[in-house]
Amino acid sequence: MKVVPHSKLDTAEPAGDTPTMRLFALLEVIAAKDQRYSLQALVAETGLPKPTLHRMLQQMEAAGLLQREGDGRQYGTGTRLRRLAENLLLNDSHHGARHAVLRHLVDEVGESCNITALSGSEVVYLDRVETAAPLRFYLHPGSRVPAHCSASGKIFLAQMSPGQRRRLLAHAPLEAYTAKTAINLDVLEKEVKRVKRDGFALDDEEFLPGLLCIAVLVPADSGASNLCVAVQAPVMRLSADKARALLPALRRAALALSHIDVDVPARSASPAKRARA
Amino acid sequence: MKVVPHSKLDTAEPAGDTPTMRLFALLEVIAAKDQRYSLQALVAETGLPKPTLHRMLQQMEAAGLLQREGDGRQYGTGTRLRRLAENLLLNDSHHGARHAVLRHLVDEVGESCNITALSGSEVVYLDRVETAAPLRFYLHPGSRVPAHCSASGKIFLAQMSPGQRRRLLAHAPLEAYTAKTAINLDVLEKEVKRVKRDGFALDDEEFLPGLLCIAVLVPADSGASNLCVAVQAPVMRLSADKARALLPALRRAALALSHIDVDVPARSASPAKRARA
DNA sequence: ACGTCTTGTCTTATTTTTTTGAACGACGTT
DNA sequence: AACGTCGTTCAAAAAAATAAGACAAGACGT
Repeated sequence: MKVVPHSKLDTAEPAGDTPTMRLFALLEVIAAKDQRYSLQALVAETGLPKPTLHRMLQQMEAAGLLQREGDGRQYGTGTRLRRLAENLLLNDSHHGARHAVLRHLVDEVGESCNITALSGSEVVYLDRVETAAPLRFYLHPGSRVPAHCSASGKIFLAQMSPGQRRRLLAHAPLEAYTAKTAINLDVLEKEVKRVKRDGFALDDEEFLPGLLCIAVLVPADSGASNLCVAVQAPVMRLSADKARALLPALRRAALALSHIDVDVPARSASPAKRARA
Repeated sequence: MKVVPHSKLDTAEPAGDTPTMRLFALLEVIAAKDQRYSLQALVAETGLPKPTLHRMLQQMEAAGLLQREGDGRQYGTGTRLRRLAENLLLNDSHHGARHAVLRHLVDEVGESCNITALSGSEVVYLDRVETAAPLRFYLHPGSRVPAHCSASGKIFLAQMSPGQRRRLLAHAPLEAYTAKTAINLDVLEKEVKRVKRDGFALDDEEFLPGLLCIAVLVPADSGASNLCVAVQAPVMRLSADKARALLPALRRAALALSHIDVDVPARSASPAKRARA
């Protein structure tokens, strides 16, 4: 359920309003610009009450996440936070590899591509690389799209059992985003069958007018996969037929992506050794 | 009331035990290794109760800080967190001691120098100081360069495990930016071995024609580092041999940079007393 | 195929933390 | 020396985190 927060317009992201997330939003403000903030500059920036902000900053300073600079009234990033950031970026070869594959695919097909996964009844964009073309849809990573009117979503639906599929779709009525959106369960079921047969899915302006999308599954060793690769482009540049011509490249990328997760480094001397692998 | 953490090593500091800080400690665990954690692997690692951890992860996932990967039972870093980390490193560079070290290095060697970090499969310029010489490559902070054809990138690759390196490089073809770019994995692997042995890396017109670059790692106390210093110059002024002569100065700068972030204040939460500069 | 064991998820009262206005103290400026 | 600005502290109400136990869903082995 999406409880859209009303009336309260903060600098924070739309979703999630817990203390911790407010703190992250604060960090994002601090990290966003190459400048030092004083307490009350942050008050002006975030709209949070002064004592609240004071406590947050104090806590972070005590933890070594932030550091006071200059005359002691300005806050900057602390050692621990910087180290966290460094490690975060360094120790993510999975993401690095996925992104590299995606970028190569974009180079090949010349249109924006993304990697998606199913989360609940929605498709989330895990990563995305934009084309250089000036006209493009800007859909940032992390955004969500309903399963029934997206190419990736139909792929995920196609590999479910009929029961699973019904349960997922019956959860909420199919919303019509455009005139082409399939809101009839039977129509969708037929489309899903076609997807299962052909091994790819199209979204021809079913979610956004003017947006065409073609997706294939990233195969997994065992059973179902929760990853898709997709190409997205304005219908002006990419017709359904032209999209089908991109399938070989898409399939190659999907295969490459499926190989990323297979091997495990297995070079740790962890404390708790489990008997099971 | 005092439920002492039972023999389980806590990743967090002894002081400061608020929910938020526990969450940061969790993030540090996740960021510390190049692997994905399942819920209960994290239970084993942190000693926190399972439902508590579950809620934390769920919250972070909803906020886009973490992402579920693979079969949906593993957690990896999310887009938002990675972007935060990048901004953090990028925007913190200009002020502070790092920039001073860099400027001093430029004075010493007479060529443009920069500090870099790995992000994904690319190298990001965190900070840069230009030489006064009129002929120069203008690469501003924040720009990115592929790992396989940059000096810093090869340094980062050299400190990875073979598995990590392969994961990062093997799934997308290496793009040839110039005739000298190593696009063969075996060639690159050999080069990486050389880098590992010598402790520095060269980029001799492998990314841009006419650009030579030499880089060394900024050492970290524990394990791998995500920071490099490098000198960049037109081949007209800087040959590979001359570049090697700059190594002592580079190493001094790297050492100086490594000392900047070493100390953790470990401030106690004592009231009223505040040291003013 | 059946039971079993592991793993992820939900629900609940209880405890802890956060929130926020208002007041206090310290500094620099006029 | 007074003023305004800024950082800091307090205390009660409100909100959130905690952690135990129970539940559901798969994986696994016999």
